[in-house]
Amino acid sequence: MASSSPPKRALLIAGPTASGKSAIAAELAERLNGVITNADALQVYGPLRILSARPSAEEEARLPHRLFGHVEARERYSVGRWLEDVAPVLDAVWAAGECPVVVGGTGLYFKALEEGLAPVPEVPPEVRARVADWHAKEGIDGLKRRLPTDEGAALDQHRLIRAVEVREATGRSLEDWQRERTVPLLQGACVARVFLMPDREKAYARCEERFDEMLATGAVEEVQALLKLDLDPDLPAMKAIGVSELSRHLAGELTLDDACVLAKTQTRRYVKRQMTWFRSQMSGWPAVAPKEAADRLLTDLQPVA
RNA sequence: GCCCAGGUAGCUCAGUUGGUAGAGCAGCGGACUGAAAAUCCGCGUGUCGGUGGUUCGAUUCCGCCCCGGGGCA
Repeated sequence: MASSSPPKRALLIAGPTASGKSAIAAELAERLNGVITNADALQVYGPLRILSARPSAEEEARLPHRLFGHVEARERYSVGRWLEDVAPVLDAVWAAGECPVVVGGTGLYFKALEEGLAPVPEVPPEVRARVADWHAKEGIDGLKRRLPTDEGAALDQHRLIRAVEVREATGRSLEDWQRERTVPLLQGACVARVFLMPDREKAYARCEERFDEMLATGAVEEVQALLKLDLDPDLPAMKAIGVSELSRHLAGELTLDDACVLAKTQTRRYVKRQMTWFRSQMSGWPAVAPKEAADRLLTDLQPVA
């Protein structure tokens, strides 16, 4: 019964933006000798510390943090890359006998973490360019005609493009690929999970308040610095809430107040989508009020007797 | 005080040559496998400012009143 290697444990903290995930992660990392591991699609980008509400430099230095700000804004990060990045992090943390505290707002990343992902090889840039070209010349219907079956019929534009890319790059359909999964990374670990579910009104009030704090701590300057990089506005980092609104303010198209109102609206809509995702895609997760989350996780982490 | 154009959904506005009205945004619900803070789908009853009149019928026409805006004094 005595095992030489310590049991693998993991804490997962998900929830809408501005629900207090980071603070809970820090508290638990402190108490459990844990390693805070990012599961947020925007907090990976180095130049977006303020707008992505990443922990401060002091906080990142105080406790071990992984996968925060390690990606350049010019890169096109993805679930697939995150899954590749997080695997060795988990292994190293477990090898050291420590506990990963995976925290973030990107539901898709948690889903991939728990269920694995279709093992589709990366689509080469030239294929993506070719498909983009077809899209420009032949439109949506043209792309649909390029798929041998009618799998494209039910897809929105975004997913249709992906389906055509995969077909073109691999000769197999996306549907076909999705019948397979990579090995779930948490297999064999003792996992406690929580989805922070604040009251809707409170969540909205808190994210509006937080955007004001972002402005007070240099969000405009952060956008200015980002714009200097002269990046393609379609890049994921450029889609962070606040980037386009504050860019328009810097260009003189909007007052700061108007930009602020628009960014807050986008944040509210985002919170709503996160909650919708939770309801339908994270059915095994308990929805917990933020102040009860830490206790709940510690209780759930105890191995069942 | 007079003149002008207004007052229609939470907001910005369209419209009804008289048969009680519809867009965008917001909001709400939903979808979701390498861009996911993305992308996409669905949901529209509101004393049509108030009141009196004309009319079978008024949000629409007429009178008066109220409110915010512009102009003239």
